[in-house]
Amino acid sequence: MARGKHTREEIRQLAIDVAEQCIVEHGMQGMNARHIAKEMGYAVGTLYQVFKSMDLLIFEVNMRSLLALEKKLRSAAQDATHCHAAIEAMVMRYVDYALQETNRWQTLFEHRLPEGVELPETYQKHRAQLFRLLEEQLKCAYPDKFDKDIALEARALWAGVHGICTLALLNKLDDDGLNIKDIVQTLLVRFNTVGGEV
Amino acid sequence: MARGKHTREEIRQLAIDVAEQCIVEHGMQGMNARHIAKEMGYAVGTLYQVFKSMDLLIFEVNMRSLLALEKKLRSAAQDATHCHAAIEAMVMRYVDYALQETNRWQTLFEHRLPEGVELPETYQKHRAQLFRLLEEQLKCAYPDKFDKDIALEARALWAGVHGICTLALLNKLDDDGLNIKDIVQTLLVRFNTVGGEV
DNA sequence: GAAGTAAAGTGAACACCGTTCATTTTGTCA
DNA sequence: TGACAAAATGAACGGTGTTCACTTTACTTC
Repeated sequence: MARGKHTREEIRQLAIDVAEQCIVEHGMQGMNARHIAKEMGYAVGTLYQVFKSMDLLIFEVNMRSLLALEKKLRSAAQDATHCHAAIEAMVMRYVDYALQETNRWQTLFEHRLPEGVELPETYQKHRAQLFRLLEEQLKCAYPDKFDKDIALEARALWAGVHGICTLALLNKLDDDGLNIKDIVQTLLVRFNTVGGEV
Repeated sequence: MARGKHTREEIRQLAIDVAEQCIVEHGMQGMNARHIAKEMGYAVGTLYQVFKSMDLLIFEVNMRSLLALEKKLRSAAQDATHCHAAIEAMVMRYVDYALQETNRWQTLFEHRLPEGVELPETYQKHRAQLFRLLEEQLKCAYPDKFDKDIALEARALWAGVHGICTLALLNKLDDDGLNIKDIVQTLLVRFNTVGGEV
């Protein structure tokens, strides 16, 4: 071992911290190796000894975002008194996340690792977990449905909400005078998950 | 006037042709000024006399994609015998477009003009037209609904389908063994637009 | 024809990007 | 102290988009 100011792991975390801040403030584009290195107080070379590429650094930020999102949704579900309310709460919490932490959310869904680089298993596990959270509540709401149908419903609803957020944030909804949350509510009504009766 | 091989407008169209081909074959990333210029048989400088920036060139390709998509959806609606069928046909045509012309479709929705550059009015008009096509059919399917509710329904359904396509193409649906079209059908069922009865 | 002119076309050059790697600095231990 | 290897460096490379002083060309006028 040599040099001592920070351990390898500390430098790694420092890099993720700085990258995260860049992304939150200026989006994925507003982040570059030289700027991050300078902000860390190290040279670019050091950054590259800890991350093979900038893509992998962005990925680590996305990992944090994913875990934070999962936590939010889980707590939304737990606070609800019954499954329909849980579904609505999770959906709304998701919309809030997209609207409030826009840059973080957009990076989470727009960034792609270069071809050939596979996502770590843990990442995929946590992403699948988001669907599972919804599936649990749907299973409770519709106990008679087959698992496969529950899976389909979960994906249709989740992707639907996601699509509304995507288009809304890109101003591609042509929604003069329409409230995003009203559009989401419209979708929720279609899934019979709004209005109260258990 | 001077020089004659091509008029300014011909060069413009030539550039869009080449850019379109690049995008179709390799996606938005697989396109760059030098390559396009070489393929056109001109120098980069000439390209920049016709397009202020590469972003505006991509935009022109997107304009073409948008018009093509609009045409497809319009014909899908016209071929249908009643409004529920029209809605289903349009949605499925949209999914086909996303799945078959993936690079074109992704560029259409992922590309953003730099801040400060506004979308031309004609573009916005055609994009709004996509929603209007769906609204027409929804209006026919649900004649008692208010216009505002129709607008909400159109956006919820459209964005929903869009979200499914987005996540499916990015492999972010965690859909082991699930068919994308089945997920879309699930969404359609929720909107009561599948199954036949008028 | 020749000279003049302005449009059309050029491509080297600039600034910035991710990435690499020969080189230097530094802490540790014999 | 000297030797060694890990840690850290930053100039350099190849790739972007973009610019603009310059050259080439076609047309007009004499």
